[in-house]
Order: sequence, then structure tokens, then C-alpha cells
Amino acid sequence: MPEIPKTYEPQKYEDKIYALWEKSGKFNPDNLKLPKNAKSYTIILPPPNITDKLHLGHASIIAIEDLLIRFHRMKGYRALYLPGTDHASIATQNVVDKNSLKEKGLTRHDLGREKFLEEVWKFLRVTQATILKQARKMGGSFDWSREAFTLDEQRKKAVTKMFLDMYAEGLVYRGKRIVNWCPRCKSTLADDEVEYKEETGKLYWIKYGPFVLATSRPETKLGDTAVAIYPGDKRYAKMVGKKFLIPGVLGEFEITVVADKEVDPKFGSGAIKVTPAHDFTDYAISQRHNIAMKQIINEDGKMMANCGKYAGLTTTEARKAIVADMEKMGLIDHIEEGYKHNLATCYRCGTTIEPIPSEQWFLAVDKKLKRFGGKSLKEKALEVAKNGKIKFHPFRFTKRYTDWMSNLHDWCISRQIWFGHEFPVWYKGEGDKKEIFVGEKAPKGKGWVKDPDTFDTWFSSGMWSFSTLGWPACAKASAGKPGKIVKTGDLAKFHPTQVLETGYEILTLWVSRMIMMSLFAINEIPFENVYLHGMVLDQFGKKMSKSKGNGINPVDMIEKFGTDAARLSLLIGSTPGNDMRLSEEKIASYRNFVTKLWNIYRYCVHADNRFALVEKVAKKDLKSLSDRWIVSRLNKTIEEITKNFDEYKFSLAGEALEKFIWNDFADWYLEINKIEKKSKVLGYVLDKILKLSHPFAPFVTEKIWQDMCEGRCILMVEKWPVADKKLIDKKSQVDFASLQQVVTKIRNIRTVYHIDPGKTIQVFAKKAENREVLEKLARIKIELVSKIDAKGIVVAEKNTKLTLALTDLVDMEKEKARLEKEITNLESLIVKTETLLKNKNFVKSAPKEIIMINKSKLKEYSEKLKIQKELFDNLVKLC
RNA sequence: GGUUGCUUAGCUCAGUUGGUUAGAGCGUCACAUUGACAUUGUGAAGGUCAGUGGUUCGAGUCCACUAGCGACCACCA
Repeated sequence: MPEIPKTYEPQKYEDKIYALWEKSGKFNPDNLKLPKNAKSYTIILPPPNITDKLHLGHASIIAIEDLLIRFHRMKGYRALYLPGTDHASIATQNVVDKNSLKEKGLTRHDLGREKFLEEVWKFLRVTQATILKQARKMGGSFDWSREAFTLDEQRKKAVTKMFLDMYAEGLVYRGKRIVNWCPRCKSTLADDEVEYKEETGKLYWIKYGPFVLATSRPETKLGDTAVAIYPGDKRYAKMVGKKFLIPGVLGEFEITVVADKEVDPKFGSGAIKVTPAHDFTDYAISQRHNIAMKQIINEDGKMMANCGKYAGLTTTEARKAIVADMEKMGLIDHIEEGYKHNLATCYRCGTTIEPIPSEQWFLAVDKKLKRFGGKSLKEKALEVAKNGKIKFHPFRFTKRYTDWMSNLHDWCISRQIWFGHEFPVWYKGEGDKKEIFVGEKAPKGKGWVKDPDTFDTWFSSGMWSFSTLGWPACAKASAGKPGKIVKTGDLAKFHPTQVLETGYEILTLWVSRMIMMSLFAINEIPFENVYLHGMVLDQFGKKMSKSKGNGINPVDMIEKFGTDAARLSLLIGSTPGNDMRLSEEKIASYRNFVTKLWNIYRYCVHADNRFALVEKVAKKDLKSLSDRWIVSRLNKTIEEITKNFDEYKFSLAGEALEKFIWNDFADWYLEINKIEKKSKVLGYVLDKILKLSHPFAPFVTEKIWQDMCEGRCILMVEKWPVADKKLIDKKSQVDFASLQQVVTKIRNIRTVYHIDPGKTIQVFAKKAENREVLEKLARIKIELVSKIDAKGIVVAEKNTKLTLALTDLVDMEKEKARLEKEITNLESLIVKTETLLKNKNFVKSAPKEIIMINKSKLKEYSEKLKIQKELFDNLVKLC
């Protein structure tokens, strides 16, 4: 056996180990030698945006998902971890626009569409490569042969097919709707891409024919077509249904008065002006009351030609001019300053959003569909969460999902962005005569122009669970049953996936869309479980960000401490749905744990030059109390860890593992092994420790495994340990606990009385089990005597009673006080437990087990009390 | 405004359907260490589980209210 270095050096081994795994082909589940009926276990990586390299959040995602994958692979599942990246249309376009082009003083319009897209692809090739390299560094056991990109050829086919199917079903439609419009990006935004910023502005009270009403946007008056009041508002009841001529800056115009419950009678004067073309609420009111729409603001955010002398002004300029003119005309009642309201802005560039009517593609979430037996997409998507087909972890997110889903409006899926999936749509002609062609290929004939828009990025990422698994090629309509879909290939093997693991912040943005799209395309849920992790925060609880400079770069961290330490620190101490703090110190502490693991291995090999890993032990192999105890503890721990994994409690599993390895095995068993010197149990425990630790710390465990088996097998595909119930031995647990307590007590006495730790204490006993172990661990010398004459302190537990010859060194009064305190404590516990057991209500209603536990507790306390009292009396006699 | 989460040791957090004397890591203090361990080991100190009330034989855990902090959603002209 070659000399093993003192510490594990991750930088030296990690890349080699990853290469070994990759070369083995076992990342691809098709290469796992499994029985035909082996179950699949699939996780598809939430595709990181190619806008930037991976951050700690991604590291945490990969740590969690890879843990699940490795655990299930070892358990004998057909484990597939499918990697990929997201083109993130708007985000990417803006990054290229802002960073690469701005330096040269260019905008994308200067370059033109084609040239610009070339720039985007150049940019994304670089970041994409970095991301994929990082994902390897983090140890993710990805099947690279199935790698996907949301904007590659396969996914283009999927998006086109999806749109055509939806169009055929009437699920997507072209409509003129009021949309969130960013005048800078020149694109629509989805509702959840709008960010609200609080702003202090003015509230204008304007004279409005027979009304006085309050508005923060007087310039929209040019587009007013109605006034709305709350139904039954006595102030205005008589006016409802009537038309009025209103004086305005461009002359008089006509409005209708309507009653609508969306109006808040307590706000302003209780009457509001209705501008259907430039306000969402007003649009909704106009729809309900059949009121005409008049657009006055264009796609540049400027006043349109129908605004007379204000045409061409921005909305801000127009507001100033119009207010000035209205003041001259005496139309302003008064102006309220310091009015706080929320301003809608673009989440990418911060520009103020203008609601304007625009022709867009929409997905009708409320349309009743034949394939769902008359249910809508929304209803189906709600159903699968409510009936538990899709489970959320933690559970409370079910409500967030269903609430959001119930309020969902038709989804605007077109974006005026260059970078993204193109619509398979062509137009011919203008205005009322405009013709639309929807199909895979351009229509024949002249004059057809392709729809310049691209899809909302979530449309393609919404298909991620099945577009990565061969859809649409792997889905055929069943010949026999209409509407029924027959899956083949990967889709049949791996869909639905088992877990979607992602941050709770995109639960609505992404998760909901995946559910809808999968239900529509293959009438199947995309995943069985949704596991939501929290955000990774810095040590002060602040969100990590580049501008603050408080971010920890996962690659730096990995270089410094190793991937295993990084993974452990991300997995242990974090719970689903809750944010976690991470500091370098925490990662360093797990680096120490990895070193500990390494040194356990080093000890084993040094202790015995024939040391080998052992698959199984029988009862007869367990020679001493410590053997029986550690093997029993180990099998208990196997049960515990497996159970915690199954329940998504990774942190608890990790803690149980750490406690076993460090506190039980290293601190106690190995110390005793130095005395007892046997290695079969050592080999057995190390074998299991490596397997149990592998999902958390894949590199160091594989490295040790490789060294031990000399490259003949790979830990990654070894079998997950199953607890051997026969080896769980309650008596050894009790006996060993007693031994530990005696040792601890003696050590404690040493500390309390400042006795040199090196000094061997003379001890007398009538009998002593595990004598050698006790002597070495507690640094005592036991002398067996039939009658104890010597003065000393007595230390006693269940099976052991020792008299320490320390009278001269110890302050007897202090020792008496110590015992008295313990006696009082025990007495109060006994009283408490007795009272409880005498309580008729308790005996009547508590479960039998609990009563039993309390009875045995009472017995235990009484025994302890008896021992302590004896010790005390003994001490009194001595003094 | 609506929904939701958090408040447990100096710090960071566990605590699984209510049931041992409420746990861990880091930090602190003391001691030890040439023996597998960029250290590690041993021991100690440190908590009225945010507050109030309720349900229960029994509450850190369930309910109500209060306070502080956070997140998400909606957005009101």
C-alpha cells in the first residue's frame, strides 16, 4: 500500500474522478446494467440562463439534484440527470445590447436583425461553455449525451409543433388586447415581468363636466370614453347610463356613465374617468359595458396623430402641456402633491411601462378543451395540484400555486424581441384585409411576410420536461382512441419525471407553465414532486449580488475548499423553502469534515496492512462490546439516512451521517480500536460510510473507493446499504452508553479539579467490565479488590462502579455540593414523573407507549438516585 | 391591500403526527496534544423556545390575538 498523504487534496483528484465517471458511461442510464423492470428516476436540470456563469444558487440546485440522483442510482433506479441551458430571450438580448454593443456605441437596430443575432450567438457560445464546465466541476452526474438547449433544432421543432397544435385546437389566438408595453425594449411584457416601484407624484383633481375626479395621468383624458362609478353610489345614481359632453383641451368629447363594482367609491370623488386603451382596469370595465376604445399613445410611448397639437410628445411632456392648458381653461380643480403610488416598470431595463392596445398572440387559459373532457387548461392545472398528483415540498407552496393559477389571465406569448423562437406564422395585406397563414412552411404565393415576433421565453422552457425527452417525435396519437397519446423512446421511459427542484421565486413563472404545457401536449403531469429550495444569502442574510460584491463565486469556493465541502455546506443546515446563509467559515468546516473522512481511511490502512473493505458481517464477527455497539449504531444510521432521503430531509440525513462518522466512529470506536486492534468491523463500517456519504461528497468517497478496490469498480454504481435489523442490538447501546458515561465522568472530574490529564489515576473496583478500554480511555489504573478501604470518589453507572483514589486532590465540599445538586435534580424529576403517572386523566388518555416510557423513566431515575445517594453517603463518611 | 413565512444559546440554524432533563455547528473559556486528522481531542459556561391568552392529562410543536422582520401576489384611476 503506498503512503497516503496527510490530507485529501481535492484539486488533485476531482477532474480525474469526473473523467473516470464520464468514461464509464454510467451517467447514461441506458448503460446501467439493470433488470428490465427497474424503475426510472429522472431529474431534468432547470436550464440556467446563458446570460452569465453559474452562481451559488445553481451550485445549490446541482448539489440537491445530484444528491437525489446518486442516491437513486445506487438504489437501483434507472437514474437520469439531464443537463441543458436556457436561451432567455429578453435577458440575453439586453445583455448583448447593453454590454457588447454599447461599448462600440451601437444599438441592435444599427446592426440589423441578422447581424445582431450573430453577435448574440457568439456571446452565448462562450457563456454556455463556461456553464457546462462549471456544472461538471460541481460533480453533477449528468447524462451529457442528452444535453439540450431551449433554442436548438430539437426544441425548435417542439415549439413549432406545440404552437400548431394549440392553434388547431383554438387555444392560441391573435387578439388586440391591452398589454404591458416597454417603449425602450419595444416589446410586450408578461404581467410577472413588470416590476413596481413606489413613486411620489401628483394627483390632479380635474373638472370633468358634471364631475370632479382625481387622476394621476391627466394626459390620458384624450383617450377617455366613459366615466365609471360604484354601483348604487347615491351621488351619481341618476347619471348612470346617460351620455355627457365633456370640455377638454381639444374641444368637447362624449362619455357614457357606467356603474362597475371595480370602482372604489372611497377613492377620490368616487367617479373615475375610463381610458380603455391605456389602463388595465379601464379596459376591463370597457369590455363589460361595451364601451369604445380610443388609442392615443403609440409604441414609442408618444402621443399619436389624433392628439392634435400634442402629437409626438412623450407622455411626460404631454402631461405638462395638457395640465398647463387645462389650468388656463379653468379645468383644474386642485392638485394634490405627495401622492404615493406604484409605477409599473420593465424588469429588464427599468423604463416605465405604457399599457397600450396591441395585436399579439395569446394563450386562452379558460377555453374549454375537448381533449380535457370540456375542462380548461387552467382547470386541469389546478386539479393536478389539488388532488395531490403533483406534490409540493414544502406543502404550503401548493396554496401559492393554486392561488396564482386561479387568477391567471390569458397569457400573451408573443414578444417583439429578435432573439428567440420564431412564430410559424405569415401575414399578407394590411388592416381589415390582412390574411394570416399558420403552418410549418411559408405559404406559396407572393406578398407573405413572416411574423417578426418571437415567443415568450417561458413558452419554450415550459416544454422542458418533455421537449428534452424526444417530444414530439416520441409521441404518437393512438390509432384506436382519439386524443390518447402513445409514448415511445425516452418519453416512455423517463416521463413524467420524478422531481422538479427549483427556487420558489419561479414557482409561478416557470413551474405553472410546465404543468400546463405538459398536460396539453401529452395529457400527463411533467413531474411528480416539486421541491423548492430557498435563496442562498451571504453571512449577514443579504441577497448575494455582483453590485454589492458580497457574492461567493462557486468556482473560487470549489478551488479553495473542494467540491465536496461546497456541496456539504449547501446541503446541511438548509431546509426546503427557507433561505440559507452561507459563509466561507461554514464551507471551511465541511472541508475539515472531508479531511476527517480521509484520515479515517488513512487510519484504517495504517492500522492494518491487510485492511480491506468488508461487505457483510455476521454476529459472530462482533467480538467486543464496541464492535456490537458501532455496528448497531451504523445500521440504525442507515435506516435513518435512507428515511430522511425519502422524505427530502437532506439536512437531517447529513447531520445523522456527520454525527455517526465523527462522534461515534472516529471519536469512540477508532480510539477503542487502537486498544483492541481488530479490523474486520473497521472494514465493514468504512464500506458503509463511503456509500452513505457518496451522494453528499462524491469525489472524496470515490477516490478512497478507487484506492481500496484498485480501480476494479466504481462507487457511484455500488448498491445503497440496507439496514441489517439483526445487527441492531439494544443491549449493546445501553451498555456502551454506560461505559461512555463513566469515562466522561472521570474526565469531567479531572477538569473540575484540575488534575493533570496525563496523570494516571489509581482506581479500585470489585469488578470491572471492559477493563482495558476503561483504563486507556479514562487514563486510570484499575485494581480489583474484594473490599474497598481506600478513601475516594465513587463513579458509578449501570454495570460499573469505580472508586477513584483522589481524596487528597479533590475538594470534598465541592464534590458534595455537586452530588447534592444532582440528587435534587433527580428527586424533582421523580416527583414530576410520579405526579404524571398518578394523574388519572393522563393514564386514561395518553397512549400506552408513552405511559410505558414514563414508567421506565421513573425506574431509571430511581436507580440513578439510589446510586447518587450512596456516593453521597460514602463521601460524608470520608470527610 | 391580500397571502404566506420567520422569531429557539453570543451568532447561524435543526427540532419530522403534541409525549425523555429542548439539540447541533460556529464562537467563548479552561486543559491536553510529536501517534489517522492544514489541527484534533477533552471538559465547561450559555436557553422563562418573541409576547399574551386559549385548547389539552401534557404545548417549542395546535388555535387566537399582539409586536418585529422578510417574501410573494395584486395594484386603485
